Amino acid sequence: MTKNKKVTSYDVAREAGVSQSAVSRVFRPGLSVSQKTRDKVMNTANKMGYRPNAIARMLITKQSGMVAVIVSSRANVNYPEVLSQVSKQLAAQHKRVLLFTLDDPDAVDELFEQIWTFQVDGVIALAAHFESHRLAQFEQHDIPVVLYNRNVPDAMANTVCCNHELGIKQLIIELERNNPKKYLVLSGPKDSDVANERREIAINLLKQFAVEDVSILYGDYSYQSGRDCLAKWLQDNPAPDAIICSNDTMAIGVIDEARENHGLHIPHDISVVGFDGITSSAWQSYQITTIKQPVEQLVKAAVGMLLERIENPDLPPEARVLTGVLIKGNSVQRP
Amino acid sequence: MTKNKKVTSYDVAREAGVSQSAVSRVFRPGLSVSQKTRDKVMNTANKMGYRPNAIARMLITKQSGMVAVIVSSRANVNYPEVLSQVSKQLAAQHKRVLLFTLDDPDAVDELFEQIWTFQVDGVIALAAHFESHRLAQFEQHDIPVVLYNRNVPDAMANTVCCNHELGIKQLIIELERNNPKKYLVLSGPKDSDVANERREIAINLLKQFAVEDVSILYGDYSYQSGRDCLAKWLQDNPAPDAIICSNDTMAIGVIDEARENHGLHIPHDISVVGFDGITSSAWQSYQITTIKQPVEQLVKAAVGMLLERIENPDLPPEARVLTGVLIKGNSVQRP
DNA sequence: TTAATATTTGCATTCGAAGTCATTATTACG
DNA sequence: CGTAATAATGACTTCGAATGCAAATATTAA
Repeated sequence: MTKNKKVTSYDVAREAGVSQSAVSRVFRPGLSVSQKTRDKVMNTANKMGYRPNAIARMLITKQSGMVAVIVSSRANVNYPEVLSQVSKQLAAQHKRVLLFTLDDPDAVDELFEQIWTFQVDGVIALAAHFESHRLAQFEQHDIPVVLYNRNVPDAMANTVCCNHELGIKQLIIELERNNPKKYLVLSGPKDSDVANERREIAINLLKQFAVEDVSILYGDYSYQSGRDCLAKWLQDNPAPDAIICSNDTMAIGVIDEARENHGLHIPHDISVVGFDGITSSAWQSYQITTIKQPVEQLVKAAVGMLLERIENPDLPPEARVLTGVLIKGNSVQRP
Repeated sequence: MTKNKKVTSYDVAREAGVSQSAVSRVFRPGLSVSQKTRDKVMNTANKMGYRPNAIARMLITKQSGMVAVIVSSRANVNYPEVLSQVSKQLAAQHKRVLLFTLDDPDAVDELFEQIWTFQVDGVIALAAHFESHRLAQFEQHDIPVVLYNRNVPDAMANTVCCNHELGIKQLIIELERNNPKKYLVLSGPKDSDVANERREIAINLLKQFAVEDVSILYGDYSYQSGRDCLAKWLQDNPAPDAIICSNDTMAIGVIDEARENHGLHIPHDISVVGFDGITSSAWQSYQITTIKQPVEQLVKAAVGMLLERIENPDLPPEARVLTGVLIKGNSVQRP
């Protein structure tokens, strides 16, 4: 009964007594069709349940209307928000998201194969690290790329990023109001560009502020690593006065560990700052002083740049840096 | 220079001195090609940077190799994990995720249009509510659907779901050990199927346990709504002995509100349970007693069912119910 | 009314890979 | 060594919509 599988433009054309071209034109915006044919076609199309086949359209127009979004699962905690924003904003531009998750570094080759075969119109990479020859590949294939939350100085790709330098400076200023002596910098993993950037910025700024006692620890951005790093540190060392964490999640771990296993009070004994402004950073028990990333604007910038480049592939690479917002929580001691 | 845009199978064929069919066969697994030709083709293909065009392949094979994943942004907090699992597991089966976010209920029509046009092989709906005529549409279009975390009795679609009944029963048993008198059930929003199910189950079970004093409140699954609901309740009512929250996020809100603004101690003054087992439910400050959803297995079931149905569209609808794991935290008072 | 112009329309071709079928090369075996 | 069976190959068609071009029709100008 409902064996009404695929209705093609030819079927509609026959039924409506027009040519296939006519049907095609009706479903393409801005093409010259008389009102009469348009109505006729639209009616029969609706009656027959016809929808243009996007695949066939992609083939002939060489525009897939799809944007590959690459996410590494170790991504930032606010990635669901980012992803949902990306999807929404691309949808508004009639683009759809083809999602790729990248966990295993060995799968990168495979991933890229996929991307070429799918002829995506562009790529947005969230928190994924690519070697520069990868970026060159995109260029060769004429696929515009935007790196989200990345700030690679020599990148030939477009990048969108929150102003880490400024943000961390604001955090340090907050911390310095209380003149801490011993600093701990809890960095993210060494293979994360963002983590490295945040760490180096923190170290440099602390130098500028003439802080002498700075130690570096390496976590993996997770809650547990925040706890573990602090625990290990406190085994052999006195408690620091201030801890700069490369993200909020580790900051939360640090706070829990300090309170639970070492009887330390935040912010009285230790001041802690994070970065990102994730939802839970504002929860009563933590109230972290942090920099909130302007996610919506970042995504808007990323999507905007990508579309511009799809329109005009010869545009030069561009880096947009947006300013985060300092959230004054309750994890830094007031003087 | 690098005007090496599109290399087609014809180009490779010409260069390698074989027919286009030969090239095609080499790139299709399991087809009869001599080793000699295979090598010849592979070499020139690599040399020329040829990758089969997935779009053209989709058109002729009528298999897009894409699965539409529909996510409503008000989804569960563990949705990033779910999404990443879905993507990973589908990738293992050579399927890719075409992501659709659904926020605006008015956009449903538009969304469905898109899905038909893209000829996806199947659909996974995460936490999105569809009226039953929508499900019928999928059936008409012969597109297999799996509803994740849904348990619609009359559904013609396939569903995967955690065993709410059993989970909530375990939670209530935990609570009952201490014989609480006054219960509060903090439900999710009324337009969420899962929320409604969890609430009704809780209410029924409490009846079975002969609990008499049960009040119902409605939040929206968010932290803030947890806080607000409790705050409002405590304005006019004494503190309950136990609170059953429909998800962990609200449980966290409840706990923060109880502690911060009402001087109540958890679990001493109030026992609180949640549901989902999100990461932060295990954080030191909360340690919620909850049911951890077996996300990986749920996704595995969902993906498995979908693929089965893609293979064999005539399979009858099926509902798989998996058992969650009781996490005994520290938010329920021990006797 | 007719010529000149503008708008619609249909024909035929295209996108790039896959599959059908007939043909040819290879192997097996009596 | 000849024949049957099998494997490998290429010519040609197909998927479904878009589009250049020319023909047909409609509109306007004179």
